Amino acid sequence: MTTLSNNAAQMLQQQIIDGRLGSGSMLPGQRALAASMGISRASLREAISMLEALGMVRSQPGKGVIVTSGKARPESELPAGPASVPAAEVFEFREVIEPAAAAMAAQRMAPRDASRLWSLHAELEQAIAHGDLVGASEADLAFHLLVSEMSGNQPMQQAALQFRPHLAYSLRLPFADHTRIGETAAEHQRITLAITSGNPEAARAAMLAHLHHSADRAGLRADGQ
Amino acid sequence: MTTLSNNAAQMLQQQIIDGRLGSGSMLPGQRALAASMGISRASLREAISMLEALGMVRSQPGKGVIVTSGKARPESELPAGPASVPAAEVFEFREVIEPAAAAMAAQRMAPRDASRLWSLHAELEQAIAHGDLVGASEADLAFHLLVSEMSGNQPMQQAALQFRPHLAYSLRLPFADHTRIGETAAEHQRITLAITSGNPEAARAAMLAHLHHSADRAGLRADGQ
DNA sequence: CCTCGCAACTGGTCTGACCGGTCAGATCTT
DNA sequence: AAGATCTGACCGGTCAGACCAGTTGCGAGG
Repeated sequence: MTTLSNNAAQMLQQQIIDGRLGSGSMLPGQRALAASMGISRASLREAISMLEALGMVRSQPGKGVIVTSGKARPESELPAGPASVPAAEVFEFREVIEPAAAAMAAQRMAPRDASRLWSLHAELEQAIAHGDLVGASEADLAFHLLVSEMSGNQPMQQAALQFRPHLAYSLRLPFADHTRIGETAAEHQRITLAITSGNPEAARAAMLAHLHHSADRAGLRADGQ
Repeated sequence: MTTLSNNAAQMLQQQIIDGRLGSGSMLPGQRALAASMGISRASLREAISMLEALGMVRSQPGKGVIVTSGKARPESELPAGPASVPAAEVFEFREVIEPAAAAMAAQRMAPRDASRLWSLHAELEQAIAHGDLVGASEADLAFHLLVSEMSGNQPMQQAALQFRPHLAYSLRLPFADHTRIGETAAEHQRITLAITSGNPEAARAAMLAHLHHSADRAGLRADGQ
């Protein structure tokens, strides 16, 4: 059902999410806003009531309607390069979400995903065999993004995608020591095996171990932690 | 702020939760209901718009207003914004990152952050005491964002910020059952205590328990998952 | 210079009306 | 009598216009 007030609520909601109506900003007066949207004030007020119930907006008698949520910063989210975040923090974060993603992926394994996983693994091994470090890091990145996707959890996948530049950067670090690049392939194989066999705990452990070893190869674990 | 329409929405919400207005039952006609509540139909309609935004009620032109559930559900087609991701997935993701963030925050506790944490907790309790659900959910959101910030991990904080609309939405769900809003404050207190006393494992456990209970209050744990 | 009060806003509420959809019961047709 | 059809009461959705109570800024008078 698409009613006028409903539609108006969605339009305003979209503007708030987009940032066109930033947090803390005031909406135009109800009379003016209703006129500009071509609806009556009554319908607009119902739309505002919905947004208020959702906590996106708060109206104060005598003052106006103020936007209480939404994206505060339109941009300047990732202005600097991937190195703007210390690699140690990137690994720390990855150790939180990636083992969990791997466990979820194992739990929700679809046969179709297994082949995609194995094919990416094969791609990685081939790139390493050819000494193609660029291709290897690309396959590595694709592997980790696929695991996030296979988690079946939208926020998880979105976090991984938003995180992509940092992830790619942190993935390149271990390749600095090209005497140990073979380890990456072996660890990926263990992760793939655990996921495709539907063993969540093994997948979590394998991914965690992989991250530990990656951090070590990147020279971040000198303290033995 | 206690407006007529706001008050009417809470009265109806209470009746739905109590079971006086069971799921599937029809509300009295708007004209009759407005008269029996001693308010105008316009105010009643705004109240119904709020309940509709919360997914507790659905109105059908030509038929009437039907109670869809005792617990708020995001299923409705109206709020397409933050509800675009199933609440269950949001909670699943939160159970991955928030306990970890709480543990990191406890580990890196700065004396200055303790007061910010406690002050937000006081804000929440005061809002609940005043029956200000909007203020309460704002304090709730600020609390969770602060914990992410205190983790000292930039990617973690960025994920929480990017995730903010969904987080705000998932925080609002438990408030539908306002007979249990006191539990939220108590759980926040345990989390705050664990973090400020510098106990990472206690903080992780307290946050995890809080999320489990929140999901329960939101009506997401009935199926056992 | 300060203060007071008016005027012009704001949102909150109400009234009464009209529209189109829905449905049950009365009416008309077969 | 059985079916198709009409009718009217009721439903929610929308509207225009009015009034109230706060908030705010600006100007007149102290």
